[in-house]
Amino acid sequence: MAGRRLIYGGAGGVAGGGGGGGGGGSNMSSILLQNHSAEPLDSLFKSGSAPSFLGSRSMVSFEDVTGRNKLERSFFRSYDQEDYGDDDYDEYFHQPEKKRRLKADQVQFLEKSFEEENKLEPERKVQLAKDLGLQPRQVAIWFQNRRARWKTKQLEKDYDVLHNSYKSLKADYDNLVKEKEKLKDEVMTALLDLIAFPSDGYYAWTMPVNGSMFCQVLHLTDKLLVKEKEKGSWESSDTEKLSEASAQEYTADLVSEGEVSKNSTPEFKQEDINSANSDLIDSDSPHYADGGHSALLERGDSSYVFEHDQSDLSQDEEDHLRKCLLPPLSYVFPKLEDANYPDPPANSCYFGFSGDENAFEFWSY
DNA sequence: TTGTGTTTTATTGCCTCC
DNA sequence: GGAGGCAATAAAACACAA
Repeated sequence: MAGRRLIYGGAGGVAGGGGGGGGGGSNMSSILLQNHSAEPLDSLFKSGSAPSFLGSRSMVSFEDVTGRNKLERSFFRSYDQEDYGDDDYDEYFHQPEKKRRLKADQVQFLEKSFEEENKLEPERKVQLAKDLGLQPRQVAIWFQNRRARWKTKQLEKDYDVLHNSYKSLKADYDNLVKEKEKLKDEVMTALLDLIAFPSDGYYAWTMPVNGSMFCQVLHLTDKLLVKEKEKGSWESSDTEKLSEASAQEYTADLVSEGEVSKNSTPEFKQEDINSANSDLIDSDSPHYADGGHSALLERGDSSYVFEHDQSDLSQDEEDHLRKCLLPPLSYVFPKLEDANYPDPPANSCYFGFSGDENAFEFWSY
């Protein structure tokens, strides 16, 4: 640093305060205290040779080695000698000096000035110091500290604003999640109703769906197949095997990824599936015929690819879903050429994507 | 009265600007 | 290189509960 030096004022020397500041300030102070006896300073204050020091109450003064700001660096307060009796005055300067707080009216004046402009031009600083009976440096320090306090307050305000904004957004998000779950439940309930009470009529509706829900729908399809089997609607041992196996695989794949894939169930050939399902599940709805837009694309090996654009699942999760869904899919969606369009038999159903790739459809006949 | 936490005043070192 | 601002810090002054 460019040579600010501490000289402790007051008889007896050690003022006890004035801050240590960062770094070597304290060391510097102690060295200077060793080098400056109190007496010369004391005589200096009393001699009147340094008028600006007379009557001041500050515990420290600055001697600038570079000669910079000699007066301003003096922290001596402008208390007049006449404020004190001779004894008081003598006693005053023979006491260890203490840090003094500004008077309330001084602070008020400074606050007012700060409100007008929080930066301090040299002229204003000198004027304020004059008006308040303070050293310009004290005014400068007060403004500096005041700016620091203002900045802290401002940061707190900014934090509050951001925090409130965050809370509001989070509440919105939570509401949306709840709403989504509610809608999902409603859809699933409606699906269950349809499955439990199939109508003679012709039902169709469209709903947005993601991979997870699709998985649930297929699970329900399995349930439906089991139900139908119990009702004796179909007796095929192949389909019985199929239903049990698909249900098992559905469960197993949810637990252990990769153990079951489309290739791990070679005993279920598409031909078997088609013949077994033809009575119950009809794939020949108009939507199934919509091969170009369908998200379910038949592959050469008679399995099907599940595609959709909008999903809240990660790629891994989707891959897993594909694996777990393939066996059930293969019998839910029999081959196109087996279609019996446009008059599907009663009690059959269809799941799939329509031309709108974001909508999944369930059809019940 | 005393311990403890907060506020205020002041110092120091670093940085930027001119 | 000087002047001034700022962040970090010290320490006195103050507030307040136990």
